[in-house]
Amino acid sequence: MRIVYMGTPDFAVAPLKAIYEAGHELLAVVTQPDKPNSRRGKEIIFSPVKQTALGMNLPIIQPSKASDSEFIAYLRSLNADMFVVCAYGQLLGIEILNMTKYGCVNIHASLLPKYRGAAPIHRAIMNGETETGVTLMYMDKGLDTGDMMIAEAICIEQNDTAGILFDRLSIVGSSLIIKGITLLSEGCAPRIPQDETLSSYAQKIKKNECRIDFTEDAKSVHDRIRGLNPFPTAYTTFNEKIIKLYDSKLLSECYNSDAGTLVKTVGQGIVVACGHGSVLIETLKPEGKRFMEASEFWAGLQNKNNAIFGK
RNA sequence: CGCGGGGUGGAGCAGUUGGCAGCUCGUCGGGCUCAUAACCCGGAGGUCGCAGGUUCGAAUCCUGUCCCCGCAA
Repeated sequence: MRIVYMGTPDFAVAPLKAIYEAGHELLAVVTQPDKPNSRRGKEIIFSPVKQTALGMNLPIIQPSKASDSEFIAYLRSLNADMFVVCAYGQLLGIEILNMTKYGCVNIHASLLPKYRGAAPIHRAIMNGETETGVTLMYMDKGLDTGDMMIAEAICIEQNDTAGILFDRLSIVGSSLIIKGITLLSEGCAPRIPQDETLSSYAQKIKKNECRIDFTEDAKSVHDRIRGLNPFPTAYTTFNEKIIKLYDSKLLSECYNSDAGTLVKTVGQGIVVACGHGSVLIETLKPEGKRFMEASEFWAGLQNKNNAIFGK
């Protein structure tokens, strides 16, 4: 197969490698433009997919807009059999979707038609789902609305974080795309329309959703923290400063203290009272400080008797 | 030159009218206890990021420099 691969973040790296190692002809890799890396200004960050493609000596294209006519002309000139898209980060126009014999196949990190959109993995965990997966689909002009080819489910464990699921689903996606390419080339790939009545959207995570509300029950707090780990990261405030919360464990004990109270330290963590139940916060990062274990943060508290998160 | 926070015993923090460097945790020794990550007593451990300056005297004031981090993109 003559393939053009489009992807950007870490999640899209494993599938690219799988296609490469399966011996398919990768004509080019399309990824988001380089971005300057924060404070120091000058440093430039390459997307994970670009770094991988560089290692493979593949042609790389980084259009600022996928609707750019020169870009579209270039794609056409490659004369590819199909496009594989995985978390590319830009919408593709109808002209690109219909350009090749086999069309555009997308690797999506959810069991469609549920969790269409930008943040399927985060949302699945934040909503307390116990199962998710990867779906291979034929892209159409809608957002993750195309017909499905094949899918594979995995379980979400009690303490799985978005980061852990990203890794696992990325591997699932890799094997699915290889399977899918084979099915397509053999002309026996399934095509199943999505049931619109079962569909749901996983909107991009907004900043205010990352703030932990300790008046919620412990399960919700825990799901939110692990769903946002390691990015974009849950946070709370303490003495007007932001504190990022990375890991938590669900505890069954209830305390009379106000929601958000730092009850005590247990092992490496701090027990924090919630609206119902409590959670053990294990690692965190105060504003301007380094990543640390919660017990270290506790050691530095001046007033341990009146410490409450969220104020 | 986008905005901002921080570098103090092993860890996390406090410490501006400049004047013998403190707290919590850990660690070591001892004690109490049926027992304990609980409690009590005692000890070790710091060139206060680095360089220079002001001063009788600097963690603290001034200048320069390195490193870490948050926000905004």
